Amino acid sequence: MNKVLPKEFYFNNTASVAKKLLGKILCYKATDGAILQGKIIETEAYLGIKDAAAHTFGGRKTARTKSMYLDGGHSYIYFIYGMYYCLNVVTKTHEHPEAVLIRALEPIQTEPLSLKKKDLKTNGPGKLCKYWGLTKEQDGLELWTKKSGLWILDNQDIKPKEIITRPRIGVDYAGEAAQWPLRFYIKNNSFVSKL
DNA sequence: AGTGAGATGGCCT
DNA sequence: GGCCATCTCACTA
Repeated sequence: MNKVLPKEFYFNNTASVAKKLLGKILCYKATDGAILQGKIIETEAYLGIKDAAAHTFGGRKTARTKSMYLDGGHSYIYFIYGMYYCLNVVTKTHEHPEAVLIRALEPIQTEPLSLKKKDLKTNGPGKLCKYWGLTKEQDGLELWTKKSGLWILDNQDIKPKEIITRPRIGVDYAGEAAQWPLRFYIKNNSFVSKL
């Protein structure tokens, strides 16, 4: 029996949480009542105030980023490029606005056919939100309880040898921080967003 | 395989 | 007004 990850899981340092989330099961009760599940394959850590690639760099606090200033274990979903949403998991306490971007999922086959028909995949942060129908509506939810409708189940731990570490994607503007090794994915998994 | 542009709109200064 | 934690398609070679 997989249990829901407790709130304390998210209070560790953000890069560790990003790695520990690999192999865990993200669950969402969709608006039509279906339960969607996917194994987390790829993540990126965003280190808040000191991280030029993070939305909260320098302590910026705006309407968009308010969820990052909640305690660890909340969702942070933002709208980007005029057409995509991206899902994050907030980490640490409200004094540390850090988060883990969920970049790829491996679908677990419990989806209704209506979703399978759509020619969409979950191997990218924008695509997985579109596939599951995640939007601003699901921003700020409590991931440590099923009652929120969006939660994460404990599952396997991925061995260090099976975790590939790389610089993050799409943050070239961030100077030195663009090189930080904060992207993690499961080795030899076909759902990784890019090599 | 690698590069580049377009879609498209909220966010930030 | 410019930028952006993306994605797809077209083009070059």
